[in-house]
Amino acid sequence: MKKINIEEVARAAGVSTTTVSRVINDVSTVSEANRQRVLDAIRRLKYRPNPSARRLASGKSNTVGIVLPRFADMFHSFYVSELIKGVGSAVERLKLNLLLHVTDGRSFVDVSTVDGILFADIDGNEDQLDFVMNQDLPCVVLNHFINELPVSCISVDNRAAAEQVVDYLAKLGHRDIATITGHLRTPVGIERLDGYLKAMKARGLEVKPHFVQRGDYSGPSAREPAKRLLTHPDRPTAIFAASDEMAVTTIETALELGLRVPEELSVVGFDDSPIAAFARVPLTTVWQPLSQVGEMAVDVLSKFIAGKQRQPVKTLLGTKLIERQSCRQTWLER
Amino acid sequence: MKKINIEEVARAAGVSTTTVSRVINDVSTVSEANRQRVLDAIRRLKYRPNPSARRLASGKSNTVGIVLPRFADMFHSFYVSELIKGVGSAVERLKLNLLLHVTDGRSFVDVSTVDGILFADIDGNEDQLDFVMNQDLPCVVLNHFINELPVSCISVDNRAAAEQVVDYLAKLGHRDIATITGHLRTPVGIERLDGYLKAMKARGLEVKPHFVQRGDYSGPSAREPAKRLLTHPDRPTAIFAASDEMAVTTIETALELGLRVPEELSVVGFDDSPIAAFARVPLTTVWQPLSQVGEMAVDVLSKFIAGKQRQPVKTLLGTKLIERQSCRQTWLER
DNA sequence: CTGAAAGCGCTAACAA
DNA sequence: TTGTTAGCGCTTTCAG
Repeated sequence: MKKINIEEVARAAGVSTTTVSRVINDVSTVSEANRQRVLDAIRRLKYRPNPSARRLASGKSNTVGIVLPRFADMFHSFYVSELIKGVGSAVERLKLNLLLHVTDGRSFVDVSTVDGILFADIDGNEDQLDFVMNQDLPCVVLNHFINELPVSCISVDNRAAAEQVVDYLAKLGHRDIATITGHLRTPVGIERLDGYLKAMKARGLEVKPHFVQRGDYSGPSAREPAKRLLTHPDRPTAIFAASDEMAVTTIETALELGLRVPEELSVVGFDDSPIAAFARVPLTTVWQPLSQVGEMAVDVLSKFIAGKQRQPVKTLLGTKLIERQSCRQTWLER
Repeated sequence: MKKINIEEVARAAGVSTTTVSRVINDVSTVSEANRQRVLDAIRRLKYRPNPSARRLASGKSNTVGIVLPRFADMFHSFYVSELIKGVGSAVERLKLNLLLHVTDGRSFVDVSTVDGILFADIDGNEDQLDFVMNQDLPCVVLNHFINELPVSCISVDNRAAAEQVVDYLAKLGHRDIATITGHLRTPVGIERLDGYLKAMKARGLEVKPHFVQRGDYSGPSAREPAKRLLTHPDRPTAIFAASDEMAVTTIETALELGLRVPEELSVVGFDDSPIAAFARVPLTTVWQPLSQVGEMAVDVLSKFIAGKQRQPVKTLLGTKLIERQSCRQTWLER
């Protein structure tokens, strides 16, 4: 049982290896007759082109890499699997290989094995981005909108989402809407705060000084902010937390302080992570099209790789407010 | 700026390409002097061996593939990210590449690009396993213990975990312990049921006919079973659900029926998924070393690839019972 | 310990 | 439309 390579196939089909190569690569200039002969030989011999040889000869790997930060928290776990779902299916559809590189920012992707790279958020991986951009290897960064760099970005429209939240709350009659922000070192955190601020202003709602409290997305980080907000003499009637975990903590804090949710306090989260639906008070929150982000990222990347696209694209995807049971018409409404 | 390949390095170092290749591959038969010269040249020229060429020439890819089923439910999302965490770090440590293939069972991994394959559960991917085993490509399957096939398996010890749960409940004084099983088409579901049955017997506790109710892991699937159990004249005082989602549903059902949890009903889940800690009644459940499973799988696989291991290994990893607030000493205890 | 040379399997000018 | 023929960059006998 000798191993079959392109040459064997060529022999069996009575054509040259070039012709075989052509049919493998769907090059149009092959007569239908030869085409069938080759296809036939391939089937009979169960021939599978050797990927390494193709790569070496063509210089393309047909592989895209994705670098994932190795975070430990729940949201990222959710984020990662959603993203992978999208990326995975796009990659399958486009018949690309997916090289996964999970890192703490210290190890680098093997740039030479991929045609392009996806950064699933670059927090902690700025150096790699730099490196990749210098090699001018096609790349797109997800969930981290960078205006300053000529790099493609695909994210969720955090600003609009936050505005939506405020609008929603305002429609329920709330005027005293506070927020507990995410890490303000991250674009996402800043954007959500911005959106909040902007919408408050647009609606003519006053952002009292204590209305903006800082958290870092994690549940515990919201404890003190929530307490400050809820024990303040000028207590808000609604709180927009920049993550579900913080929202849940906020609800717990409220409950502990004897406040009923949603009767006396409305809370909105962000992410629609698994806990949202299972929380003590099912959480009204913002759903993000994470898997679409992944899918679209691959599509864009493949266009870059194919050379069909040169200008960086900056795309923002819309979110959806998922109403559950943590919000209610304010009792203050007249 | 011409591109630098092994030849350039050889020239710069004043040796043959063979020698360069030797130092790259850590072959011992190189004089220290030459070794240094080569290393030096490599550094100066910033030389990076071309992976495709190495693969083609050597026949090894230094890449392991992992095939993930494309499930949509929450547990799998959690499962996937935990696994990836472990696999990712092992792969990084061993300087391997990781090729990800997420599939619904219809598309196949590109076998020729990898030295070995990991199956993250084979449910729905039995054909691929067959195929891979026929190629005798090294592989190990995770979370799906197969005794019948000579293939390496690494899983969590579901049986022992279930026994532990029953023991725990029994120690709290419960005698009427029921279970809501997972899908009994899956090994995991069967094993958890087995463990339950075995432990009940060992403790001399009667498994009344209605004590075994079938679910399929999903939350909704536990609704009816829970209702049947809780409205039965001979109601159990404790329920062991084969998944956290079913456990949460069970608790909800109990609450709706006016039963207090844990005062009147103890519930134990399985998985320690994100919802466990956030559930209305924080859930006592079984934690599984998912990321260790991933890490160990890569280690084993790499031993197979290196030829240091021939016999399939079958490993079971221990779990841990996480006590939260869904269980209590039974009031029936005398 | 070292190097010459023959591939590894495929692609891509270039010619025909 | 087809085939000839160089490589792609590296590993690996095999001789020295």
